[in-house]
Amino acid sequence: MRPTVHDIAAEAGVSLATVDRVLNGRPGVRRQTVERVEKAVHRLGYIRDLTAANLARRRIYPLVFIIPSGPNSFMRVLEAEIASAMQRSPIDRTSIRIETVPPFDPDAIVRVLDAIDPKTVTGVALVATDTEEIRAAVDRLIDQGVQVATLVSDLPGSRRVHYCGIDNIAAGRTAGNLIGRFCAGRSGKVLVVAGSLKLSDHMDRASGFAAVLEAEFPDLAIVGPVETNDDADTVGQAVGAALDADPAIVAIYNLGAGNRGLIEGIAARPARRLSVVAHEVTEHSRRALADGVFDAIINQDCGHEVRSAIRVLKAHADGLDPLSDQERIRIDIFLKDNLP
Amino acid sequence: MRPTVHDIAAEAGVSLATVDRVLNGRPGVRRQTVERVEKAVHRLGYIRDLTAANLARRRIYPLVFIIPSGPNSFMRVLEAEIASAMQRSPIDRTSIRIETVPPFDPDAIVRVLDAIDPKTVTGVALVATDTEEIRAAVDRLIDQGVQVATLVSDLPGSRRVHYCGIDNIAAGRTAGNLIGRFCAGRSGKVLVVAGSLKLSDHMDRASGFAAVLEAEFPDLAIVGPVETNDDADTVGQAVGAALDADPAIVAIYNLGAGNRGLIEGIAARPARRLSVVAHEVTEHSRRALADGVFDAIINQDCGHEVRSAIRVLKAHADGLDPLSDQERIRIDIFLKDNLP
DNA sequence: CTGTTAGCGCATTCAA
DNA sequence: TTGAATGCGCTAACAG
Repeated sequence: MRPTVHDIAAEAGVSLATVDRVLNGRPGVRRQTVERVEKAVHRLGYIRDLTAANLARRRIYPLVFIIPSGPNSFMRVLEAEIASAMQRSPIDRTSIRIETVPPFDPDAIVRVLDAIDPKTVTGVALVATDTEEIRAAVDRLIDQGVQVATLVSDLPGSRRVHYCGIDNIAAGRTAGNLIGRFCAGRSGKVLVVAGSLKLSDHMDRASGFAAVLEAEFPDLAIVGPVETNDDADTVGQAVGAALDADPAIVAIYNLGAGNRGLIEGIAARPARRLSVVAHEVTEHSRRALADGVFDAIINQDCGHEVRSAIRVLKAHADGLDPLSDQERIRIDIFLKDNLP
Repeated sequence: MRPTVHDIAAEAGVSLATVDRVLNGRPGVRRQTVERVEKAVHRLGYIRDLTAANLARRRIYPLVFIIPSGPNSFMRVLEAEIASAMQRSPIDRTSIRIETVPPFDPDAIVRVLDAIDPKTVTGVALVATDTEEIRAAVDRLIDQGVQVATLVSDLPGSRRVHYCGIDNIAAGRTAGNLIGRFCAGRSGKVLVVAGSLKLSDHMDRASGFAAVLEAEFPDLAIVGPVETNDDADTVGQAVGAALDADPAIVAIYNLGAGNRGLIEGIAARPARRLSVVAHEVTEHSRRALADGVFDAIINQDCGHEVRSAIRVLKAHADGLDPLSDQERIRIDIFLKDNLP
């Protein structure tokens, strides 16, 4: 039988209340007594039962997710995953609120962040652009004891407790490697399309991609990155224009959103033989992969990201550290054959 | 506030004990009363608190994992993941036992299966060869109320409650697609190496691979599969012999274990330009990928598989159904750039 | 067939 | 600075 607080109390010769005080680091216990209890804990190998503790204190974890509004398919899938996690709230003892903010509007995020009451929320997960004001607002929350995790795109330099997302430099490198191999000796140019270079994930992908191409596939030169604000129509126009202007383009890497536009741009020029790699499995990209319009999709599992964010935020709130292995988000490569 | 058993008792005008009886489907309650309670449950939207229930009944979940002994790296990694899950036993309320059995020995597995006491174990996860005797032993356990899940390789036709592993036909197809693209127009032969065609996962991979090559890459012909019993030295010899005998071989797909032998066989013939795809990230394969000896590794995340098996077994024991999305094991493709 | 009562392991008043 | 007593939501004897 695992030792309980009763065993510790007996071993240390004190009452339950005192044991509880030292276990939870509350004041009002003599140095001596604290040590006696700690010795007993150590000797008996006591591990507290979190579920019993949470039952006794009727604990729930109020969490808020901040994500961009707008038509970006990936973000809508993310939102659906959060909604699905909300359904499990009674089981997880969470209480989740979603706040959507206009995309690419740092001030809006800061406003939401500043409106959060540290007394009533234990954790926040947000997808944010990499700006100084947001970084500051995040650190402010941290100072107030709120756990903050970044989602999808990191906020380097901030004091967020965790980043729930992929290594985007590695993702860019992976794309470079795929495109290099798929082009297999053809020489020419690769068009790189990005959403916003203010997003740290997009920046990272672009640089990883460029590094691999330069080092390993010198016959492929990069055109771009062109910035599209993740708008599908803009992507379509940019791709069309680039393709028409430059017959040497043999491949396209879309490291941002707007795959619908990309697909349309390519479809309008059926004579071009292109290797295409894009990000995120959505309705459009999935079809493009199946149809052979895309050669590969690089993906992050946003269901995993959301579940991971919840676990990590809860763990930090309890002063535990999460299982690093389980919380690592993989860089998925999907061909049409291994699509889930 | 969420309704509790007290609320239901009040609403239905009965005592706690009666509520408990109907909630847990125990006998000794009148039809009428059962219905009254069920109505109350429905009307109040009662959801029982599993953690409180498990606390009250001091429930733990005794689980046993059956895996092959021997030097197979993948299986040793799997064992390490189980060991790591055992460390979390106090938190998960599990009690895990590992049984290792000689590889490719169905009788040994059947003996372990038959020795399991349904009174003291709630769930079993096993990696098994696809044989009739094992299927029967599994079904026998199921009949005794033990939850059984297959791990890594499935047991089609059995009544196991869940398969924790990848779709191996799709994995084989994926390998075919990768090799086809990596060979990029070169024509020639592809050597296929397998462990045992009695393993359903190996069979499935072989057939998926063949299907894609035939349909999409008609310039590539298959040599094999050669069977190696997953022994590294056998793999090395088989690969060496095949390579020496047939200069037309331009690629190798090792769908089983023994990557060390494969690496040695290739290293001994540095003049050959080969595209190589293998399975499972282990110490050896990881290095081979980094060194450019392998072009890609197809992987299943065995940490995920083990955690999933535990969740699924527990959920079934509680009569819940697990979150299908979270329990799906992905077919990971790793290039050297996205290795975790 | 149904109800009363005493816990499970822990937290938290309220007194002392 | 410490302890006794009560309850979290649920289960399980034991009576009736």
